[in-house]
Amino acid sequence: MRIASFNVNGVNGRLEGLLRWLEETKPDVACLQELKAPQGKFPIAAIEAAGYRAIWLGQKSWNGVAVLTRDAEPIETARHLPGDEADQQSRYIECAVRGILVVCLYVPNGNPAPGPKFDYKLAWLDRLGRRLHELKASGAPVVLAGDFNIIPTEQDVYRPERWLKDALFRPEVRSAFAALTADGWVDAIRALRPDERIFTFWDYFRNAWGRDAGLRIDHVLLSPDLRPRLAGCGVDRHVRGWPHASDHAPVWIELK
DNA sequence: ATGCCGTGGAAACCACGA
Repeated sequence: MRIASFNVNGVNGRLEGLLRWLEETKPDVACLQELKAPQGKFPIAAIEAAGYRAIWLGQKSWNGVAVLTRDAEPIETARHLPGDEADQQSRYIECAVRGILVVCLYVPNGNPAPGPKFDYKLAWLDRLGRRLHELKASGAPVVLAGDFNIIPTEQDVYRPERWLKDALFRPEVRSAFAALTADGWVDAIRALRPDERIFTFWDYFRNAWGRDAGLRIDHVLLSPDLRPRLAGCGVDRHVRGWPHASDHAPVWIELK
């Protein structure tokens, strides 16, 4: 069972590439972020024609998350991260698929730091931590996939010294990620590839893709009970090289 | 050191991204 995460950077603007990737890699579950489309403009007809069912949470212009499933129905369990009724941003959706609780998330960017956007990011991560405690207590097997906007370690960025003050690499944010793994959540990519330099994002400018000046900010985390089932993982790097590509590449895991 | 590119939405520029 393949579960993938892909920040599409505009689901309608880049639909062609999304469909090409789905057809090519056929993930059983695909978590999408940055739909940049309101609820009524999600391209559900094209997604269904490609063989997928979907739940999604849209938003005009920004954010937006979706879970696509193949040969299975997604049973929605939550839309919106609990803990702040005033938070209107579409960054979180959750569903049960084939006995696994799938969480699709798009963590706030947080720049500039310090500032209100960084405060929102830290508060959001705090809320996520609390939600994950609940999910852990429920005993359900959980896969958490998305754009975390967190560079976990120096190994995950082409030049760490350039990113020290950035909201993706600030100590508070790295600590939040480390707290998750310390709590038992498994960084699936690192579990299987501890020493490799792996990126999932390359900026559009400064020829970042050509120079392989990337970041690892898209992650798949597993509840500890799923660790024995983790049979493979990867980043579909070539997708970043397609014409009119998103600035992120898809990341995926395989569960046996 | 830097939105240099790219999106969506509104309005021929803006906010936002990482």
